[in-house]
Amino acid sequence: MNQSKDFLRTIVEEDLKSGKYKEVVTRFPPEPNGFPHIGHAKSIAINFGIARDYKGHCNLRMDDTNPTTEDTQYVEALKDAVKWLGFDWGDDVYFTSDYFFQLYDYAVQLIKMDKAYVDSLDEETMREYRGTVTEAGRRSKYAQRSVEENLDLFDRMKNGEFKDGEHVLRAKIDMSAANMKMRDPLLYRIRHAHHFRAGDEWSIYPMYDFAHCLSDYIEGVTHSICTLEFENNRDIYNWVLDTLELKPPRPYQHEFARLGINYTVMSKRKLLELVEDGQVSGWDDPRLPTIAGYKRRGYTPESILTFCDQIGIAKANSMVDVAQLEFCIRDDLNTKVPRVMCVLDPLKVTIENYEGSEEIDASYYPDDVPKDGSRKLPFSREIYIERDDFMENPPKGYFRLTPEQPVRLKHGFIISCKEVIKDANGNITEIKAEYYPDSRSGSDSSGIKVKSAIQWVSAKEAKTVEVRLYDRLFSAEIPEGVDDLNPDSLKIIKDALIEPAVITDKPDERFQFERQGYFYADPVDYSDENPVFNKIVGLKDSWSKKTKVKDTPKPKAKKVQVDGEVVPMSEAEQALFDKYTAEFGLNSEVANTLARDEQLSSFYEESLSLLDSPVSLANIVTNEVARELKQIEASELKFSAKQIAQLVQMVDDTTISNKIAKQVFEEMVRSGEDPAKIVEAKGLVQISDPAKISPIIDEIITKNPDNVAKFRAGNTKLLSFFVGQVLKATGGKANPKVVNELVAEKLK
RNA sequence: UGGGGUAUCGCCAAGCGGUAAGGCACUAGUUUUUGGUACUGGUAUUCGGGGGUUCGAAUCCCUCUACCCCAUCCA
Repeated sequence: MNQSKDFLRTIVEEDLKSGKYKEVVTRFPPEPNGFPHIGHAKSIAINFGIARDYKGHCNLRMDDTNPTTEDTQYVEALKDAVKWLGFDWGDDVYFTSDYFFQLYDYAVQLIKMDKAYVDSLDEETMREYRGTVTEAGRRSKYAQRSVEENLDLFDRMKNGEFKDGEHVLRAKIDMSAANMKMRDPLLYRIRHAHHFRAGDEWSIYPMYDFAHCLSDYIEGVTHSICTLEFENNRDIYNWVLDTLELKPPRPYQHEFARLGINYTVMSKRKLLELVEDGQVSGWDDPRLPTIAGYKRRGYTPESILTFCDQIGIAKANSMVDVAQLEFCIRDDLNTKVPRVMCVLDPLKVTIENYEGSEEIDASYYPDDVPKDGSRKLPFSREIYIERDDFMENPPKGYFRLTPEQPVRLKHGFIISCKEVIKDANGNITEIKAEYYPDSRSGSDSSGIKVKSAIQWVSAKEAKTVEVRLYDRLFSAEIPEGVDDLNPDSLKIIKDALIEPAVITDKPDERFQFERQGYFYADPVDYSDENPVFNKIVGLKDSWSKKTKVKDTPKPKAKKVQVDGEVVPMSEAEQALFDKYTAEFGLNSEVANTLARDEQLSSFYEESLSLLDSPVSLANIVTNEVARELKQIEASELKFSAKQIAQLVQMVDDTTISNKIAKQVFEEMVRSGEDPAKIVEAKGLVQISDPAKISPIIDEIITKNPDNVAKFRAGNTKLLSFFVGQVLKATGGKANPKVVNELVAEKLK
């Protein structure tokens, strides 16, 4: 389990601690226009997971504001997915369509505040007016309509008096906003369409940006968690909620990176294409990354949840390796599922020195799985083994049956090959073998050593089953289109042979077919007459890995860094730069930063007029003050140039160290207090007396014998570990230079 | 091109000025009647590049680069 919290949980915890919210409420808000996939599972795991971890609540809400794409079959699929993953949304599923009246009232309110208007531009003109990313847009002339006119028009839009596209309701924000989304976004559009829940009652429908934030607010959501592509929409989210001056508390939006997995596609559009083109058998095709697909294939909800937990939550776009998912399902099934024997590609073996038949008692689980249960394995003269498990001319390191090498029949006897029978084409059709009667599993006294034990079935009793072998849907790591489909993603074996107990006793739905992989009785096509098994995932296979030609490890080319051009300085900036370097002796980097920033340079010069310490002042101004100036204007700063001069003065006369100066500076940023007062109040005066520092170092050294040894063994970077410990012990007050010297001395 | 994001091992991902966590993958070995599992070890002298500040920088400052998102009456 991850010990470290993800950034969302960190935010939630802070908000709870600060009292911003009493209880955390999240929501999972899909649009019911497609089947949920594993990306949704991540979102479900996050939203429901956070609610569970902080004893809050998570709503399931269908974001059904677009009547033309949505359907009730999808809401069922969504509900199934959440339920299957083991989460509980409480009594009701929420629908944005349930809020249509409230939403309408909020829109009216916005119109009354003159913050929204009915626009009647046609679509194309509206796009033109929106401008481009580099050019500001301009506002429609309809933005000047009076409140009364807007109210009347909006009412008539609602009443269905206009055709689709004739008018829209827009927020009145800023047509020249740098954020394109803020250029008077659409709030409502006319759509004479049947809504799967609201029926034909509405002829206007709210847009996502208007409906989503308000739905969150209506439901009392505190943390509205969505994916990265909505970052630009956050401004509207806040604008709507703020403009309406809603009673607090209100929700805030936070974004995380959506899930990508290699060798598959995750977008609804591409998934829909595959389904509609018949490339797959349906939304629940076991090769699809849909929840329904994983469920049908035999994945457990636990494995999906573990996967979501393992991949973490962050803001970097990423592509997770399927191997991670495959590990999760193997790991889960390993401890849960009975082992049985199934032969996929049968090769007949006749044991010539065996007569009659018997039943072998065999445990379903290996010793390292603490579960009980066993079945009877029929054994007789004629058996089948896997064709792969015999080789006439084996490569080096082959552990299975060969003309020279005996092998154990798992749970049974050791056999060796006496004769290889071939057909006219030279294909092996049968093996004549001999068994060793004293090699019975569990009571072997034969003394024969074998290198492996293979699966087998008795010819007479074995049942024929259909096995569907699934492989990755695409052969390209990042698929571009149908050309990248893997032609071998589905292989159907109609006549695999399985031991009878699997069919007659049905000990489970999921099995490990010994040495092959995990399989699942297909929930749709399985019947007693025609048993069908889906391959969930193969076992790790280090033998085939060895035999396969290794992928040539690409020599990793060091990325070539292209250097961009730096904008040249203006004449005035250049003059300033020259003055700083020549007169004040600043290094060019610091002088450069200062000279190019008007606010910084004037702050610097003001402080310089109070204290003649050009270098120290320049350093603190370029590094520390600059950080603050990134957020706010110089006039809003709580501290003054004079106080900075005082601070630098204290560093210069060694009253405090640079480290403490940073600490004091932070306090100045917060309170605007004089540095001298802060130093006094917190007792931050530097300790430089070796006699005072020495005993502290001694203590640290005795406490960390391991690291002392490592240091003496040559791990010199541990010096800074010890320095850090000493500084920590003194609350940062020890003079680091002195500490460094002393520590180095003592550790010698 | 304006704005908003992101960059730490092959793939995810912690880290918030003081010893570069963890998982997957890879790899070597031990155990094994599954070439599985389990266990033990090995895998980043370095955090996109370059500078600067500091006793000390993945973390602070400057700068460059690459990638993602935004100009649907989709969500």
